[in-house]
Amino acid sequence: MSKDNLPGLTLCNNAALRRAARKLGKFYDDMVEPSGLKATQQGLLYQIHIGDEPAMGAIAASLIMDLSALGHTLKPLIRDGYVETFADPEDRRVKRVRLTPQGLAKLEAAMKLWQIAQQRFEDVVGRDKAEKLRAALDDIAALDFDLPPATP
Amino acid sequence: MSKDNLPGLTLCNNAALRRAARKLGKFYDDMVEPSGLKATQQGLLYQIHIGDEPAMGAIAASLIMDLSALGHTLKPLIRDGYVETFADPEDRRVKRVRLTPQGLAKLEAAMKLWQIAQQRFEDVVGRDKAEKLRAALDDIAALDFDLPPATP
DNA sequence: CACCATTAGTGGCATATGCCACTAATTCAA
DNA sequence: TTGAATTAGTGGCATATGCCACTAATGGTG
Repeated sequence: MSKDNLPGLTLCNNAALRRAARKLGKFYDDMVEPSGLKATQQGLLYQIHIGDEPAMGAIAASLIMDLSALGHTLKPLIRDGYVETFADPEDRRVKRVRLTPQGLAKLEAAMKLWQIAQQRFEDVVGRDKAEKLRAALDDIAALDFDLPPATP
Repeated sequence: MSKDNLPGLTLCNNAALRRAARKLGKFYDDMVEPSGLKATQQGLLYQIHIGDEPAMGAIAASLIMDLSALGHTLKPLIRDGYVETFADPEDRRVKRVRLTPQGLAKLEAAMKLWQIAQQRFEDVVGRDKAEKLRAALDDIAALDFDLPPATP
């Protein structure tokens, strides 16, 4: 393939996904910013909130993220007093996570901003299209690439 | 909204996008890994390759990424000798980027692996669906959130 | 009960990204 | 031409994520 007439980067599913993620991430970040949280943090607090004092492993699995990455991401939230952890009495290897009252208040503030962002996004792309997009993204998240074509 | 019957995190477009990006990123990373590059680096080298000694700002704009972030991302590639930069003689503020011969060789190796990943992805989700997905992601990347509904 | 394999997290190291303040080079206007 | 405004990058700091090696706590098993 000569250097001319090369396909634009848009051809790579992964590159397209990252690019869109940067764009949308910045949008949600900007919208949620007045709360003092990043969109990722708001999402993480929410995930903790909807769980029943979830274990770190459970959160990581839900978010499809590395356990250690979750640990890192949690640190500023713990430092700022929004989240606290405690060992599961049944299995002391397990560390459970919960919001502090300040964390809950912060989340509620952030969620109000998030809703505006979410609404604006859906206004711009269309509710239906947004829903289809999320479904497609969830499909990707659920994919199993192990044995590509043949699954006997 | 009581803590029960809360919508799953899947409702957030941004969260869904990041989650899918983590998943797909890991897949492409794993596939491209034998080349010694991360999928993001392969994508960046490719972007540089298809450009005509692009300026940093041009690359950042194409990838919709912060200029300083691009600078950071470029460092390991420069350190490893895959990329080199030089001041534009016309405008010495501008720094242009090009692949070194080693960088080109590395890119070619990575592209072979990338193609396998890309092919496998399309085998799993379907070529047509993949194409629609990329189109949707490109739409997002091209969105303008400034004035949400009304654009006189 | 003692030992080994498994499971859950941690810490260190590295890349990915962004923001902000600051510098250098240009452009533009008085 | 000179000084203000703009443009392109850099460096420092902070979060986002991953991998790997290592530790602690469990769960079998003989």
